[in-house]
Amino acid sequence: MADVGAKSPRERFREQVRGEIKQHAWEQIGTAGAAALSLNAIAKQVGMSGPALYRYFASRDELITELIRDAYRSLADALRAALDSGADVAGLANTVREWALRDPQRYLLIYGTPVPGYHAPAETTAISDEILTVLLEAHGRLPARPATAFDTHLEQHQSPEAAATMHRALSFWTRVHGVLSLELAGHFNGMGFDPALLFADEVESLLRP
Amino acid sequence: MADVGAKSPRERFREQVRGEIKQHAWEQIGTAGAAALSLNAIAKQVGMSGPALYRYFASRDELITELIRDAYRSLADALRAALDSGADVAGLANTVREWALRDPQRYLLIYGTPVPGYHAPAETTAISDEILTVLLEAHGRLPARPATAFDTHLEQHQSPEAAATMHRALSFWTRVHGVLSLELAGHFNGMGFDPALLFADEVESLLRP
DNA sequence: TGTACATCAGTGAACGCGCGTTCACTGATGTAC
DNA sequence: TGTACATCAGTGAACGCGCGTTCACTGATGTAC
Repeated sequence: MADVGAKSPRERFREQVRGEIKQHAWEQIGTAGAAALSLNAIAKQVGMSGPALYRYFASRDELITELIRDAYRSLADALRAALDSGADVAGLANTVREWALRDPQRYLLIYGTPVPGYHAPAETTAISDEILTVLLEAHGRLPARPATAFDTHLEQHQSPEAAATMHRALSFWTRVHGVLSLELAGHFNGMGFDPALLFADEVESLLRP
Repeated sequence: MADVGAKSPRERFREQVRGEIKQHAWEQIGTAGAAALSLNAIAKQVGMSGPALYRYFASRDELITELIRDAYRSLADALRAALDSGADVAGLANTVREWALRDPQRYLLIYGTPVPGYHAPAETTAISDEILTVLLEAHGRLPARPATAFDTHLEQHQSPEAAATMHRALSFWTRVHGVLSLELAGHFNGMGFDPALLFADEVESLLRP
């Protein structure tokens, strides 16, 4: 029974090399963006020749898909961990911000401009749902806000309480992303203020009724 | 004096062809994104061979730069026109939204994920300032809000009134962009609500104290 | 108005490049008896 | 423990492709006298 789930040396080796490939892929994305990701360049960095990569990933698309999935997974885990250790809405917002600033291109890979024609596999939308679930849990604890037309709209598919919580979670998502994406894209450069303080105020606005 | 500023037939022709090239460039961006923009493909659509394009644009970079500048110009003009015909903050928000939905890739070209290493020329930042000016004019008319830490931060470089107006304008920008960019990127797909109503509520939130 | 010349749009061939991917093959690592 | 075989990582050559860009050249359009 010790063998169940145990990895053979070969399997361990495979996973380690896969990890190295991904790591260099991230470095390349950080430098030149996801669109410029080149398998040959990655192979060279890892120290092997181009075709060898195909032992580890079936195609360029599969590699990118896996990077996207890893990024979603990482963010979902960070948010879940924050919530489980008692973080409130503001805490979750800071978690997102720190996660995004730690590796801007990773954030932009999943929330930035999508490649037209690329459709995310079901797996990533499942993780996306996980993230939304965390947000809903955090926002369900907040007091009620006055209902709006949008709340009424949402109530077509869920209870008034769930609709109110969903509305708060969506506001959280859009306001957090609004500041972060403009900040990461450099649109605040040269404007002479600290984006962290703007972010903090936007988060604070979420807590008001 | 009738000649001052008059265009020769050749100049008219040049400008028309330049316009055609740009138009097909936009179509291609709309289909495959700006990263995939190909001079040869555009030339084929316009009906001439690749190298002929170099009579009209010095390089691929110059073409893209001009597209970006045109996009900024168009948005700045739309906002200025809206303000001059009496639009308030909500009116400006709707102007941005309609402008973005009319051509999503054009919006994403200027506010989406930037190409790493590409630096916008001074001309586009000047138009960007124009846009900010319109926003400041609209928000200067709103009543004062309670000051926050961010306001105090902004007051290091401007008067309390200007800082308050700037804060409102920045909230406008980030909240509008937050909803729009997630909507355009398709992150609301399958969630069963109308983004227009969420947008309207976010705009409404800007008017509260 | 007619001719001589300059301007300039557009062409086709070519260059060098890097890309993703396939293929036949070598050599090392692991497995079975 | 030793041998025979299967597995699999990695290589180098090659394919076809499309890219941006340069260049020498043709032919039409405009300008000057």
